[in-house]
Amino acid sequence: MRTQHERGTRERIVRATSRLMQRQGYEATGLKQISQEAQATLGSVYHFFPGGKRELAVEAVRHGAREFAEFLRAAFDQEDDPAAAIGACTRDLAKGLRESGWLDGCPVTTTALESAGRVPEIQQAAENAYEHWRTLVRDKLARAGFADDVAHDLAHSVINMLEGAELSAQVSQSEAPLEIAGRHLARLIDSYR
Amino acid sequence: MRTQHERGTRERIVRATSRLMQRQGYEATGLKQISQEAQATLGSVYHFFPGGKRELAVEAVRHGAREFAEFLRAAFDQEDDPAAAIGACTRDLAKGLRESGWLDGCPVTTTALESAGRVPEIQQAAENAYEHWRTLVRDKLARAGFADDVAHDLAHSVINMLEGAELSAQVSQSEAPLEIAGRHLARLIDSYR
DNA sequence: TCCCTACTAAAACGAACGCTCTATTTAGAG
DNA sequence: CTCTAAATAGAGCGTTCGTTTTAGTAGGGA
Repeated sequence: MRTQHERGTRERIVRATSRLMQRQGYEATGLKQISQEAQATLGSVYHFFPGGKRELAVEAVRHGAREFAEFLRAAFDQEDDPAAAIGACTRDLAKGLRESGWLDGCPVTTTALESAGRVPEIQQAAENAYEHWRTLVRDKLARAGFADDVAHDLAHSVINMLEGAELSAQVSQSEAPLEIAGRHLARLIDSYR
Repeated sequence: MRTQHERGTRERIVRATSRLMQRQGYEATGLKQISQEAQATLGSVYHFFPGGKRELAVEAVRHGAREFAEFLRAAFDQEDDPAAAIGACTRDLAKGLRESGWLDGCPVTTTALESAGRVPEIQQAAENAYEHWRTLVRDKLARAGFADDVAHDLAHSVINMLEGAELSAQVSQSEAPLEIAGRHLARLIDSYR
């Protein structure tokens, strides 16, 4: 079963890379560690990703981007009001962060920061991720009746505040930054009604 | 001149480490690169920092923390109104980021994220940095008459939004996230008057 | 049956890593 | 001047890195 093998092994490698780089970053994550975690061999890794570590990192960032996009979608579906939906986001982010022992932050940020200005392909993948997330927030706001330019700017600040608050929460091992961010973002959004 | 030598070389090593880790992160920065950049030898590095790379990274994070604290102080001194001062911050941050070719982001964040959950000393130094910056913002707000709890929460979100916006600006090589953050933070602060 | 492609397996490459070690130089104290 | 400790210098340690290479296995189509 060729296809199943490919899908299975390839997918396991990407997931393992994404999770490891989420926790350790790009440089600290080795190919050997990835192959062990994914239960694959080094040969398989280079078979599926001839471009080596860089190609793998790009794929991992894309995977993380999809993952977080699905998280946003899920949070947006459970609340009709945008401000309430953002509040659900911060709550769920804090929960996930705490339950992982403050290890699983944003699956993209660490790798993105390390690679900014040094590995263009990774930086590009990260930029696409942020852009996509902003679009999701923007659409949510637009559907709630906010003007286009207002929704555009709010989407920027929502994503940026979520990023900053999650980073801060992770470093200080506290849910407070995310909880405060939820309240302030709701207040900011409401101020445009 | 023992003392001058010590101060000079030691300081050069810390500054070089801080700058390199700001751009490349902890793992990607080697001791050899540091010693070259600092115009010091490996022997000198281990003479001043027997704890090796970790001790050096802690010192570099502390240095970056002081650097950004001075930046905040300077911005706060040039504007009396807190909201206007934050606006000056985002403007100056965007300027510095652009002029460095989008390379010099926050001098602490990259190293902090890489080390979170893996190198406790570095994580602790980063947490102290954020805490200190928040205190500066909080004091600025308190001096302008904001209630203690309001100032406390706003300080969190100001720092977190600045972090998130600078990260986003760096990755997308655009000043827009910081410009928007400045406007939204001013609006948020004003909403508490 | 044979073949060809997809995939796995493992050994080994040179380079770079953090760090240790032994000398050597420098400069102020007695 | 002599002594001592600080500071510099750099070769080299063992290890790990990303990558390459070579060999082998599995399985569907002819």
